Amino acid sequence: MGQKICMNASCATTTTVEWKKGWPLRTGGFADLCFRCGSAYESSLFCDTFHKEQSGWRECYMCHKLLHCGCIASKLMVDLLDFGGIGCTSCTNCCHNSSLTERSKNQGLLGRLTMMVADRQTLNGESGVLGNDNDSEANEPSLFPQPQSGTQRGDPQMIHGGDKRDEFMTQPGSTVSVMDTGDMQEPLSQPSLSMSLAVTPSGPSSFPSGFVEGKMHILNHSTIVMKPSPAEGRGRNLLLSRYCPRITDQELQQISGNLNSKIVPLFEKILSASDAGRIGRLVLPKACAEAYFPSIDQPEGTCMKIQDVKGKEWTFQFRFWPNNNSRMYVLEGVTPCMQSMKLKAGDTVTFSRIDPGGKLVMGCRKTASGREQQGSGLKHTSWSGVTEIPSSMNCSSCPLQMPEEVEGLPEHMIILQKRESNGRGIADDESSRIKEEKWTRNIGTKNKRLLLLNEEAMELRLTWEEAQDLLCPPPTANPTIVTVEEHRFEEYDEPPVFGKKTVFTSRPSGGHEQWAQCDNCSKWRRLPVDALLPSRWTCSYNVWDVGRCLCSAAEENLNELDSFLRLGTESKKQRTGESWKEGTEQEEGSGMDEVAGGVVKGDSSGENGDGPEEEEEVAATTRHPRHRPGCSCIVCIQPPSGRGRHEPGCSCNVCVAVKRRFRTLMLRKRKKQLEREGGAEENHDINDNNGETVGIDLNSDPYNNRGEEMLL
DNA sequence: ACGTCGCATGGGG
DNA sequence: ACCCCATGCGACG
Repeated sequence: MGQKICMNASCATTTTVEWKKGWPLRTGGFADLCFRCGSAYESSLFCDTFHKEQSGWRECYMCHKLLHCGCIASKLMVDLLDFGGIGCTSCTNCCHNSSLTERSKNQGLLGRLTMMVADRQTLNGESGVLGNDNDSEANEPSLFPQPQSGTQRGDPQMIHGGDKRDEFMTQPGSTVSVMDTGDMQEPLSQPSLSMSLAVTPSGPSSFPSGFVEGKMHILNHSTIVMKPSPAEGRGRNLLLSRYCPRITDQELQQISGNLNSKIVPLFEKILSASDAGRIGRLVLPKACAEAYFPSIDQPEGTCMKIQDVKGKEWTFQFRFWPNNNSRMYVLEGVTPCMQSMKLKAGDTVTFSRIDPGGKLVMGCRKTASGREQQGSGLKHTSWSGVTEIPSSMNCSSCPLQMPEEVEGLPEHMIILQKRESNGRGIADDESSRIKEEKWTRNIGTKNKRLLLLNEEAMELRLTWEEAQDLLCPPPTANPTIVTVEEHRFEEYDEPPVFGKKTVFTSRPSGGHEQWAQCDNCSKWRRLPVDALLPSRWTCSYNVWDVGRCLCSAAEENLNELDSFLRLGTESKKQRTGESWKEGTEQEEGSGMDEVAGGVVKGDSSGENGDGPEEEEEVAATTRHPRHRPGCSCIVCIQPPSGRGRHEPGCSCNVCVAVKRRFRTLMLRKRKKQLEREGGAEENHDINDNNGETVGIDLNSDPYNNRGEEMLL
């Protein structure tokens, strides 16, 4: 379709289109929607940026990935994003669930979704919710297939009218009905996150698992009704996001073994101490158990077979305990499986379904601490069986585990080569073991906040080695491999290229996020983990979150980022002022600089992030603040004293510069001596001459004959 | 004494 | 106030 400009102000031009009740088109029917900005229009104006075809809806407007995972979310994702959805595997990869709170504030989202659905059904003349065009996915089951007769659980129940709105809004499996547009203009207190979990129909013969049997029905070609589960409470939103599977398309492809089957991520859970303990009982989130596992009427439950990513099939007892008029679902007999996968408290188990067939498969994701114990200081978690990596890097328990050094970092950014056997960062075996114990103990507590902080603190353990990963070699560079104290370096004649510095964080339930600071407004923006940014980056480049592609857009809640950056009180004060940047010395990536400060020091004291200690740490930096990360002055590029000295005869840039300056000094010294010998008695200190030596100490004593030898 | 089972309790969202 | 769920704990074999 041709160039059509969205009329929404935040999207393209001038007109802010507010949601209006019912939003009927003058010409009849419903408005088309701009899915980029989520607004409705009277006419069929589409954002050229991502609206490929009206019937297509294949490309996520944030990540621009084609959504082919097959789940409802993958097809509805574009719609659901503005509805507060999470589920698409591509989108979770892009952190598209980042602004749920913001989205939830958006008025009329539900109505938009509803109308959009209806509109498209009408347009496509299909009984399914979304028109499925006739391309490669034409053989897929309808997104909302008619439920089989005699669904296992619950009775179909429709909810109509605005009186149920609150209930609907706060509960999953809610009703979406185009008949229910009575008060769409009311702000939604919370979005329904019912689609946060995978919601893919498992096949023509089965009911879509995401929508629990009896919860969702198609009344006619334009009405969807999803019945709220009777016992689901208000904490559901959080619950759902906690258990939302965060798995990428690529990972799914791996787990499916490149067969024709599709992997539908269902949910995941971070193992508690008791889950991973010897009791052998894995407590299942109630909503997930009821949504994705077979219906059980008796506490004894039923026998379930779940295979792991290696194809081994495990048998568990899926049952429940009556508990306060509710149920507590558990998988019993999981100990052998846990041991097989070497899972511990804090690790994450994922449950997915293989389609066709509906077979359940368990995956796992290790905690950062678990991986640290294996010698990595990096913070990322690893997927078992779901990440594409060289097989040589596999470990026994996680056959497809990501290589520690490269996970989460774009390939071309890797400069530092893998350390040799004894080369390690600050996280040596012993400290890692202690940290691991600490981690496990914390997992054992109920204090998730502590747990989270602990994880974040651990994520701070960057070393100067790992900081190398932030450097890009010059595009045409041809490196020379140099080994210094068992570390292999690639040396380049040209200085490194600095891309935009970003910060990686991990969500407590797994998955990674990347943050970057706008060079214009200094606000932090959440980015896909694999995003690569130019050295100068502003909000306008934030194609992944169109709600924050302008500097005027509010900053996200930075709690997790703050924890990660350990921003000092001062920084926070500055940020609450008119401009974070104003009047500070943090022109470029203030937070990152603080991290980098730790990097320079090989900071290993990240566990205690209280204020005074922080300030002390900052004060302990001996370099002048103007020597910022990325600075290529001779002070910044010199090797740390006491270690990492260059070999005699080294011809690297640093050494050449130092030698040159040293020669200059010696020449001047000699010249002065000659002058003195010439008669004029002067007692000038050579340093008073021109201050040349200031700033080039570099561990040397130019007046000592051994200076050069010592230095070089 | 030890392990398992089933339920109860209570912190926390 | 409600309810999920981590885990405590008694009963039982």
